[in-house]
Amino acid sequence: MATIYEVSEVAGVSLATVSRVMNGNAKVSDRTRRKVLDAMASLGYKPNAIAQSLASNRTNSIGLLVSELHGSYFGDLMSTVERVLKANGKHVIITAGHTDENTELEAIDFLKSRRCDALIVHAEAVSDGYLQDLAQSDVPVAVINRQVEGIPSHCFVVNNEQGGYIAAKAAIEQGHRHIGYVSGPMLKKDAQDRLAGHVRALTEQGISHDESLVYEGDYHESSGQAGCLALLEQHPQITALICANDEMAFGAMTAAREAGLCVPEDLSIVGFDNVLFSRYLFPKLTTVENPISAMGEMAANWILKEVYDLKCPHPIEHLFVPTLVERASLGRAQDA
Amino acid sequence: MATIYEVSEVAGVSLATVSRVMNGNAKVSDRTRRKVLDAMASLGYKPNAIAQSLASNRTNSIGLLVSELHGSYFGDLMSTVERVLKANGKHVIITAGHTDENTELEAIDFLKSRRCDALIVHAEAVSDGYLQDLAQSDVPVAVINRQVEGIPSHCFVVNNEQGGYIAAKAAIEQGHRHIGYVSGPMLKKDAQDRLAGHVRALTEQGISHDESLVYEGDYHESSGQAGCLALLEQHPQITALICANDEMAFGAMTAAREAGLCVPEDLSIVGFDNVLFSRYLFPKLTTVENPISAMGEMAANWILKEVYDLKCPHPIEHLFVPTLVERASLGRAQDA
DNA sequence: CTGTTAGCGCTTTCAT
DNA sequence: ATGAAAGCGCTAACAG
Repeated sequence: MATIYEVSEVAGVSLATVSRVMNGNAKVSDRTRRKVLDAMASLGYKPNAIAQSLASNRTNSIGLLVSELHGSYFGDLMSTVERVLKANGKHVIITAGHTDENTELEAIDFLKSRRCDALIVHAEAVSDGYLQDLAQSDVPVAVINRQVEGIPSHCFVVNNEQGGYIAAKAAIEQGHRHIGYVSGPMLKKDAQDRLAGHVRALTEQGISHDESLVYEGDYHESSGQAGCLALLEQHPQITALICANDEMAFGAMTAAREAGLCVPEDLSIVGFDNVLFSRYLFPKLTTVENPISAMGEMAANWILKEVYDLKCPHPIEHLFVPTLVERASLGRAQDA
Repeated sequence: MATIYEVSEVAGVSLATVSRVMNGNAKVSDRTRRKVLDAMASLGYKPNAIAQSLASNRTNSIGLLVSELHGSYFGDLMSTVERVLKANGKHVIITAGHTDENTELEAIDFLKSRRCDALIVHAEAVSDGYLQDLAQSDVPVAVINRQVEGIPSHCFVVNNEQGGYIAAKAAIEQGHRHIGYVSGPMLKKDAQDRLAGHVRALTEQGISHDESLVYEGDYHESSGQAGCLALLEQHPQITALICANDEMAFGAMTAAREAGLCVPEDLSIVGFDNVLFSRYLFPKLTTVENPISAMGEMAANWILKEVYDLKCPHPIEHLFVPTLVERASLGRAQDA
């Protein structure tokens, strides 16, 4: 690997000059530039990004923390963030937190140790206090999908409560009165919010909320399956089942079918997130659009603006609204 | 950010000693170690990984190139590689090549500029020659899902030809004689191989291969949809449709259903890859298991062994065999 | 077991 | 417009 030193030698100029043509900020005469460029080409020179970072204290890379590296939801987030940032010459370093406090802390430490210029974190297990401190520290941080008190300008969130509300509202408007709910793990804030919105919709429509109609799942397909079965057994009169995410809705749909029920004739099912696959299910899943890509894009733009002073096409928004995606899995209640 | 220098001052020892307790290789007295550890804690010291890398010429990070950051296939690969490597204290830096030659080249350059200790690449667009040179260069490279001539010890591949063969064989054994095929983009080697295996199975069973029964798709759902429709229109007698990946099978299934056909009664459908979602379809998809996780794990182990001299649980394998996953979308031919 | 001393490859004042 | 020189924070011989 050729170094800048060899380039300067071959080109017959100083180190500083080579550095200048690389960075293109200071003035260099055309003739000198040519000599340097030729030397670089002949040596096959590639700058050492590590050394550049150490000297300049800038890495041109942004750390991204997600919970998992697989799954549609995080896939969308990673893809979008990478696209926006790469379009502006920045790089993304991705790490996984696995929804475990220690793993998340270690992942963020890793990102900081690599001296990322900024961080985009989808952290579920660390405390609010930790995120507040992080936001106050020297490295700029964007928080995705979590409203942390005191640092609203760092947070990019969807209104989960409203999402839960519109899903329930849609079911009620189709005449459903006996509605089961498979929630996410209740220690997660978004799971709490979605359920809260669900309950609000029921209450507003004069349907009393029965806690036994709620099954606590874990956002994975298997718990949708289990929840569907459990709820159906305890409350055979249920005509609609709302799941706190699409994955669980997939599981529920499979379970319902295996139990001999037709969707949506015998049982309507509604999801949440609108991941890509929800439209390939049969019947196509009615769900709530969770604008994760939009949030990721906004967070990336915010960083481009805050950290690199790049112009930003649109104003920065922090609050995103969920919308209903009407497809085929929610039908009119039979007994209505 | 405290530096090693401040730590050495507070602890009253030299730089070297601090470095020693950090790396834990050389002998340090317990008393000295305590002093250093205390100093680090009181200063909240975190080593600068950039500086460590520059000085040691080792980054403890492995570059991973995938085509896309979303999708089940790459999600599985990224997840597995990260898990194995993290368990051994290494980090993964992920980049996307988008199946575009320039983007792939840039991504690999980025990884090299970050001085990754090794690379795992799922490159689709760069030339064999480039990969051969890369494998010969100073940075160790594992190539996933691509058999490159001359560097077999770097490649981790599944036998795609055999995969195509067993899918067709399974359909034939169910009595199907009129079999449509939606291929991947034929400029990709794996797409060619899968089709070759398909044709071999037909030929072996005495079914003459009709080129008009093959529709060239692009591995995306929409082309599965289009291919299914086109093939059905031209060859209404088709009783089975084999798709070169699960995504296209999803699209085909949707198209078939919208055309009023029952799967598998009217039309059997077989996929390839066995991505997670294939079991949530209705009917559950019969497909060919593509052991991408196993390949990723093996590549990671190979690097652990080659680059870091870590012990490896199992012997390194380079060739993986596809297997049939029998579910519900392939049924007996009606006319058989 | 501990300290000294060169760098690693590059950026960035400060001169000229 | 160009060069000289001082680091960036850490590791790794080499001494002792």
